[in-house]
Amino acid sequence: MLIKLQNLEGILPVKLYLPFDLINHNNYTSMGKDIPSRSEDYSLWYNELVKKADLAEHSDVRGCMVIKPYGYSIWEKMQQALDKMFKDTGHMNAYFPLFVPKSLFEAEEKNAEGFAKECAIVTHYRLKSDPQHPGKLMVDPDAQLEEELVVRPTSEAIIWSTYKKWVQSYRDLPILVNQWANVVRWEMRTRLFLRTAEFLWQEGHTAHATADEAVRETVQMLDVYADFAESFMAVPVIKGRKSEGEKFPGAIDTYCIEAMMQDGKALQAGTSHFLGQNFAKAFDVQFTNKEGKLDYVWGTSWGVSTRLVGALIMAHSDDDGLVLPPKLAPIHVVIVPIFKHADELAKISEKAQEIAAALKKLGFTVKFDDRDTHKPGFKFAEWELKGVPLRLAIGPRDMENGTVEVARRDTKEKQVVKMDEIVSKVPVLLDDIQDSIYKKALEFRTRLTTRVDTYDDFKRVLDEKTGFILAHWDGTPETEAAIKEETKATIRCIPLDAPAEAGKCIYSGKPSDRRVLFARAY
RNA sequence: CGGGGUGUAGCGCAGCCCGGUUAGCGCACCACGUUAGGGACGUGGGGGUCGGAUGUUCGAAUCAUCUCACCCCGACCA
Repeated sequence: MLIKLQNLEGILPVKLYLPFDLINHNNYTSMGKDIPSRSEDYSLWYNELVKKADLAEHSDVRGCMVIKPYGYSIWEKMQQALDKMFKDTGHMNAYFPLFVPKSLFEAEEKNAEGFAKECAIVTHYRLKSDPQHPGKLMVDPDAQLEEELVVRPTSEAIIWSTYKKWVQSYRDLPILVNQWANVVRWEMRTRLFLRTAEFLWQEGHTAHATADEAVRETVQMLDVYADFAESFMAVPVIKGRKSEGEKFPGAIDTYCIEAMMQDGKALQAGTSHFLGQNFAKAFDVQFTNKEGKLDYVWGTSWGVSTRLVGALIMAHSDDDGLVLPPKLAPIHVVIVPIFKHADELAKISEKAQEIAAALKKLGFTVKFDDRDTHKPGFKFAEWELKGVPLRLAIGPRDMENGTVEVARRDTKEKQVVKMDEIVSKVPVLLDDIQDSIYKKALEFRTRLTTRVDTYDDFKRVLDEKTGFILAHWDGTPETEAAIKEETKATIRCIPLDAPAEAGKCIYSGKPSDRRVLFARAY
């Protein structure tokens, strides 16, 4: 396997190739090892990993992705955990239409304008056979819709137009609804999981009688997301508020969680919006309050998407493949038997099944890989590639000594454990893995977070060290835009926990009262 | 949507510039045998409308035009 380096722009119309083993691997012909080293080319590494670990692939449909079973099962794990957290905070699931009539879509002007450039639109509802090309179909010109239907890029419009019918009085509030759905955004450039034309997500849409309650909901859901990211994904996040320039079109305030990937770039992992009365006004959702007066409803919306799967991959994986946090791993433990003959396998099997059954009873997902078509070494590598947190190997030697070899994915440490102790050992190890990959990611982020006070330092850190930068900003969109233009770094958020601190804007020198978080982002 | 590039077997690619037997190679796949505690080896075998359409030509993977898709760099974004 060779890795493809960048074209020498404008010099030669050729590609340069470098044998992979010159970089850091010996056995470059076998499966798995042909993942490029992260340091070489992060995005190439990411793409290869997604494919090799059997998570997803590009679809033949423009900009879309096929999520393969193993990749989807990670998303399912996320769904289950999130869904429980939503229910625990009083929400219920519902489902709204995929199509949004254009007139509804354009009702909230800022929202419509913000998404206008990336909408798929249904204009016809019928095909017919093409007289010019036998056997082919054409769009029936007689079947043009009177009003075009926008395929939802987000569901505020269709949902708020429905809420209008649901709300009369403060007694009808709050509405606390979540929807698991697909949405379409006709992005110019797509990347597996991180940005695809169609993606899966969850979007919560709530309606409240007071601004205060809506703000509390917005912040509560941000906390839910942060909690999920940190305790399930083992990815530390920074909670913050978006600047004017970066906030959701149609929102008063956008809150977000920002995570750092292993190349030092930021990834927005979730957003929670305080919509004020913008959508209520656009869709005329009024209610009679306790004082008997008519008022507009206050709204929030919040969402996370399959992008989280991308975040998970980029936050923890190494050159041997995925590293999955136990709480989201589709398979917790894989048992690999080592055997020469069928009768040997039979003996090991018996023991392995016993251990597997005991672990399953504790709620773990266990895979017993008794394929006789692959050698143990192959299986080790394959399950590591897929990020299974723990691997147990049982061979003749273990059968003789009454032991099991257990290997953890994150550190690749192996230890030999007594067979009757392994079942109690597994939960301890899984907890430790969950914990230590979080700590590792947190240490990495801390190391790559820099406070800077001058624009020169800002640019130097951005180019040489990368990562997050905490710096003073004068609060103006002009400065934000200028910095983005010159450095490609954006204000990821104004951290919620940023302490008040007098300083000068690194760009304009004007006074600032707190540091904000800058980074280059996905 | 602008600039650059690529589409040839499941994957990765060579062949194209300079048109000419039956389109190759590595991995993967299948069969048999030997192997098995970190990605096994040998022998044999199967698999292709060369992204699609149109054109030029006696003849097109190769040349031309159009088109679709993907990748990289911008702009846009969860």
